[in-house]
Amino acid sequence: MIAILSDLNPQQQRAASHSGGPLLILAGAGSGKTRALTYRAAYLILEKHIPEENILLLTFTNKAAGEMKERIRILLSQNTKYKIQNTPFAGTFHSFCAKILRIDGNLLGIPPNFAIYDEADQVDAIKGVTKKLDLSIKDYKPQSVLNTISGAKNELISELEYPQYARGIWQKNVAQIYLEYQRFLRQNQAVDFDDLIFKVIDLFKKFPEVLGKYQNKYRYLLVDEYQDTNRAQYILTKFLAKRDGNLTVVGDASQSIYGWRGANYRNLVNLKQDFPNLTIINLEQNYRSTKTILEVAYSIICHNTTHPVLKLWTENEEGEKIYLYEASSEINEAEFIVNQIVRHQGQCQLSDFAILYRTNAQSRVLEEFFLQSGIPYVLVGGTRFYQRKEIKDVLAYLRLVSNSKDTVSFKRIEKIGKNRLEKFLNWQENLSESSQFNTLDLFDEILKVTGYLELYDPKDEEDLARLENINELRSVASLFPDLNDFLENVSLVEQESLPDKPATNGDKKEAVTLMTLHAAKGLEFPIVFIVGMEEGLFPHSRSLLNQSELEEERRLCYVGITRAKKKLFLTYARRRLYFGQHSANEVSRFIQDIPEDLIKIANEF
DNA sequence: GAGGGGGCGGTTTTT
DNA sequence: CCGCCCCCTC
Repeated sequence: MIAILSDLNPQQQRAASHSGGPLLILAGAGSGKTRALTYRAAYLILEKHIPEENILLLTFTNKAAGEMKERIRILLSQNTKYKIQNTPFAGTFHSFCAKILRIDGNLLGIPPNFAIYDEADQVDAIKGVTKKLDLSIKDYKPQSVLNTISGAKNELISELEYPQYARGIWQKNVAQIYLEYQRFLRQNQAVDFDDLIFKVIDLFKKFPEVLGKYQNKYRYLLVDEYQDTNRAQYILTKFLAKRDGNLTVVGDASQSIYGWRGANYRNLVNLKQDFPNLTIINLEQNYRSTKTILEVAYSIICHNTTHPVLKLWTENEEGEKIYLYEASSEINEAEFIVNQIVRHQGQCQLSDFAILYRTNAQSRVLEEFFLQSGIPYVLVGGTRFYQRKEIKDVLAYLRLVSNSKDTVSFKRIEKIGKNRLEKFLNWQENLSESSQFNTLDLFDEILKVTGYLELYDPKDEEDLARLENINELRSVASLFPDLNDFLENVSLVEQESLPDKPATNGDKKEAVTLMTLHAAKGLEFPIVFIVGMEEGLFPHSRSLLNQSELEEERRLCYVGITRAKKKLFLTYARRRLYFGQHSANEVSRFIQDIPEDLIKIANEF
C-alpha cells in the first residue's frame, strides 16, 4: 500500500486516492474530513504527480485555510524524496477572488488598487446613499438594507435586475438604494465582500478566455464545508470545475448553520445534477465522541426531514450518560456549572471545558459567576481586531494613500480631526509615487505627520491597549512591503481577535471556554455544557414558526452536542431573567427527543 | 471632538 | 436590563 494512505480508514483512503472526476465526501462530525481533504491534496501531488500549483483549496475561514496548508506541508515533507517548494494555494473564497480581481478586474473597469469595504464601511456607505435619496434611516435601517442587498448579491441578482424582484414599497426603495450604492462603490473604486465573488463570476461570464486561463491553472479544485456555500460560491466552483470535472467537495448537511446568511446546504445535495458522474463517499466513523453522545446527537438530528442525515458510529467507549440539569433560574444554572467544574478539578484541566449558549446575552451571568469563583475563562468572540476604532482609523489613512477616491476612508479621517486631515493632505501632496515607498515607511510617516498616537494616553489602560493594537498592526505592515498587498491582507485576513481585558480572567491557556454554539463549529472539548435548553431560547423564538429555521436550530443543537468528546451537560432554567424580563420557558423540544435511558438527571450536590 | 441625555432594540457572524 | 447610536451642546 502507498505509504501516505496507510494511516487512513478505508473510506478516507477511497476519498484521498480518488482518481479524478467529481467527488462528494459526506463527512460527519469528527470523522476526519480535514484529514481526508489534506491527504487527498498530498496524494495528488505525490502519487499522481500533479504540480502543486494546479491544485486549489477553497475554505470559509483563513484559519481553516492555514491549517490545511500546514498539514499538507507536513505530509509532503514526510513523504517525498524530492523537494517540494510550495504548497497548493489554500485560501478563502474571498481572498481567492480578490486575487483574481487584482489581476483581471480591469476588464470590468475595476482598477487593481480597488478598496475592499468591510461591513462597517458598507453600512457607512449605505447610510450616506439612503440619506441622499431622502429616505429615513429609521425606516431603512442601514443594516437591514445591507442584508437585503447582500442577499441579492449572493443570489447573483445585480442592481439592474433587482427592481423586477422587489415587492412592496420597502423593497422598491431598497432597489433604489442598491442602484445608488453600486454607483457609489464604483466612484470610490471599491468593492464589498459580496462583490468580490459576484464580480469574478461576472468576469468569467463575460470573458470566457479569462475563465479558461484559471481553468488551466487550477485543474484540481477542493472545497471545504460545502454545505456553507451560498449560490454565488456554488456557481463559482461550478465555473472553475466544469471543464475538467476535477472537483472534490467535503461537507455535511447536518452541520449547516449559516442559512440565515445565504448558505444553502442543498448545494451539496444538488451536485449530482451538475455532475452526473459524481462519486459519493460517506465518512461515518467518528473518532471524537462516546457512543452515548453520538446516539444522543442522532436522536435529535434524525427529526430533520429536508436533508440527508449521516448515521455516525464509533469504536470509542460507551461512555457516561449525558447529564440534564433543571435550574431554578439563570443564576442557579451558572452556579451549577461552576460547581461542576470545581468538582472536576484534579481530574481534568480547565481548557477541557466549553460552555455553549445560543445567544451572546447569556454569557453575562456566566461570566459573573466565573469572576466570583476565580475560575479563569476565555470568551470567544467580541470585538474583532480589524473592527477596532484605532485600527480602522490608521487603515483609513493608508487606504486613502492607496486609493484617493475612497470617500468612506476620507470621511473617517475627517472625523478624526480637521487638523490632522490637513496635515495628512499636505504630506500626501508631497508624496510623489506612493509605490516607491514601502508600507512600513508610509505607516510610520503617517503616524508621525498626523500625530495620531497623541490621541491616546499610554497611562490609561484602555488607551494603552489601543496603542498596542496599532503596534500589532504595524508588525503586520512590516510583512507586506506592497501597500495594496497589506490592505488586502488586513481586509480579508481576520487577525487573532484579542479578547477584551475584562472578558478574560487569568491565564488564557488554562481557562474554561465560553462561546456561542455557532462559534463552536469545528472545535471539540472533552466536557461540554449547553445551557439554556428552553423553548424560545433554543430553539430561538424567532425560529419557532418556520419549519426550515427550526431545522437549522436543530442542526445547531447537533453541532453543539457533537463537540463533546467525553461528557455532555444540558441545562435549562424554570425561570429566567432575559433582557430585564422574567419568563418561564418550557423545556426545549430537543430534550424531549432524547431517549430517557441515555439521560441522567443531575442534582446540584 | 468629547460628553451627556434620550430612545430603541436585543439571534447567530466569516469574509 | 444594558448597550449602542443619534443628536445636541460646550
